[in-house]
Amino acid sequence: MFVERISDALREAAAELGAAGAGFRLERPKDTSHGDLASNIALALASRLRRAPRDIAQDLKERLDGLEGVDRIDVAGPGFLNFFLEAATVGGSLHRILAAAGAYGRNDDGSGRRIMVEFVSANPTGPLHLGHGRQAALGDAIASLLEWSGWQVYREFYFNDAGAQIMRLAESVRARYQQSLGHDIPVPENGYRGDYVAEIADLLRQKVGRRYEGDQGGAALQSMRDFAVAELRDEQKKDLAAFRVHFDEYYPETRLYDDGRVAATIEALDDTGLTYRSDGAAWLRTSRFGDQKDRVMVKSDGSPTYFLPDVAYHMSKWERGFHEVVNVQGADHHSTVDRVRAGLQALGRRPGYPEYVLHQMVTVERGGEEVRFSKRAGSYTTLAELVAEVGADVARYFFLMRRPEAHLTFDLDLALDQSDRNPVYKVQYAHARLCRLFELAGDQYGDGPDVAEAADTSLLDAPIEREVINQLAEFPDFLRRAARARAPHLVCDYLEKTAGLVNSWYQSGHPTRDPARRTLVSDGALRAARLALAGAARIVLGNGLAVLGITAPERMERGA
RNA sequence: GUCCCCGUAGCUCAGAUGGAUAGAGCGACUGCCUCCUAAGCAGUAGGCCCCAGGUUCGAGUCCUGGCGGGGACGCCA
Repeated sequence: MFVERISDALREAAAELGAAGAGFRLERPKDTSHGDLASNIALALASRLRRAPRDIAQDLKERLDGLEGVDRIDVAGPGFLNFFLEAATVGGSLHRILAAAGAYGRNDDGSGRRIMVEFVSANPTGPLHLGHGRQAALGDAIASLLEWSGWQVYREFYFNDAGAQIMRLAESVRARYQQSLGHDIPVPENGYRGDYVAEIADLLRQKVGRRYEGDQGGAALQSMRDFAVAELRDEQKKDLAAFRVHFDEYYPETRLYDDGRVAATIEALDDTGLTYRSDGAAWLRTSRFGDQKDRVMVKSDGSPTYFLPDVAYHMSKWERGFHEVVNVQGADHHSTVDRVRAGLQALGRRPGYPEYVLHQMVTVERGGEEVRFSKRAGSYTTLAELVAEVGADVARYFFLMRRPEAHLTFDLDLALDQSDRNPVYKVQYAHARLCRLFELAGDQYGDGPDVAEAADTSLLDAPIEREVINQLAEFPDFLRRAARARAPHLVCDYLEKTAGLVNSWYQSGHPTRDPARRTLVSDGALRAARLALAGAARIVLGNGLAVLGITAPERMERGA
């Protein structure tokens, strides 16, 4: 590929000047007047060679002159090297894209290694909320980016199916159950008060009738707990399915106790000699590993803190062969990061294991006002309600289009808007109109896909065409960067920019602008070349949307 | 009090290892459909990149100290 060729040539030329192994960039400049590619290499070498950047640039330019596929090289600004490529070189990108098709954009960073992405991990105490939604979209997109980068990805959902929160849920269901049978039993303080609790109580009553009436015994409470947990997990799975998110495994906390992992973890930690007893509790010297203070593992009442199963859980990830793990969590969990890593370091795992992507909270606005409440959940808006209202495509895109660590304001008015203001539709629409070109090319001229593949792309010499092609050629680089940074929003940015350029290109052939520039002209060679561009752009937009888990429609039907 | 994140156009936000005149969408304003879907395009206006120092040939980006907003600092999960 020509980018590598130029990059290699620059590296060689730098070595000849006595600066081997220098770091530099070769990228597409923002301003098209700066050529198809530009490098800062002369600037980067200036201090090392103790020469003026422009002087070095001139020297490099002379060494690189005559490079195949390059039309000319300019020295510009403070010492940039601007490369202007021959039209055939630029157009060549299109053939590579058309040939790779659905695989265009993939790389082999992971070279088949295993990696786990843990996300959502909601406790079964209520319906999923918008924070979970953001996490579902983020985790799934990060997982997908990693797959596109050659990793073997495992998606896991961890949930706490025991413990105090779950007992509060069980007690809340019990109260509603007894209430439905006419008993005046109040929902406990700190209990769950959403309508869904009463719904579960109703389902329970349909199933068991009055069997637990007045029964305050532990056995009844246990079975009510199990029933409620099963119901809520079921609901969460349905909500995730509607959001098109699927997991390889749902891992329950109780499994860690049942198979002895928690007990084994206590033993293993004791063996390190880093534990001690104080005030009746068992502590671990996590402060040795960068935690702010030591942490309690086992409380004075003999029960473990959350910390212990968490360490046990991550050891299980390691032992299951996941030596690379990305945990997607809300920023409110950030205090647990240091302590879990410290616990794992005590057991010999490397610092920085596992990796975390922490995201900020989500708020919803309608008409400029914050929307807070949900009928079913009582105190928050649920993911299911949002998806029902705006659809999975829009919801996913909106959750992904901001950096995880930035606060997200979900604008419902914008999400529901079926116009150019809505970035999702802008991207999908660009894809759909490209598909339409192929449909019409077939109808009107009998052109098949092979026409684009055989096209002479050097005919594409308009500035806008060159710009679109260079943008398409950058796609694999963007995906790689987004995967490495665990940053799906970079893909959104890329897609919006690409869609804008594609639309701009498309409109340049509008009848009132320049009919000669339309795609479906009678000149067969020209039409083929333009279809090659359209086909490549369709592939890029389609693949980009696929990475994000968003559909790429071949046709946009305007809603009522 | 300690730690983490954020602070860029009226609004919501991008700005990869420091590089050319700081970008996009929305909102505002002006244009563009007898002909490939106007869910679009072309253009105009709008900036002390929170402040102050520092490093550098060069800082929105790195360092220090402030200010403002959010979050976390439990033998809670």
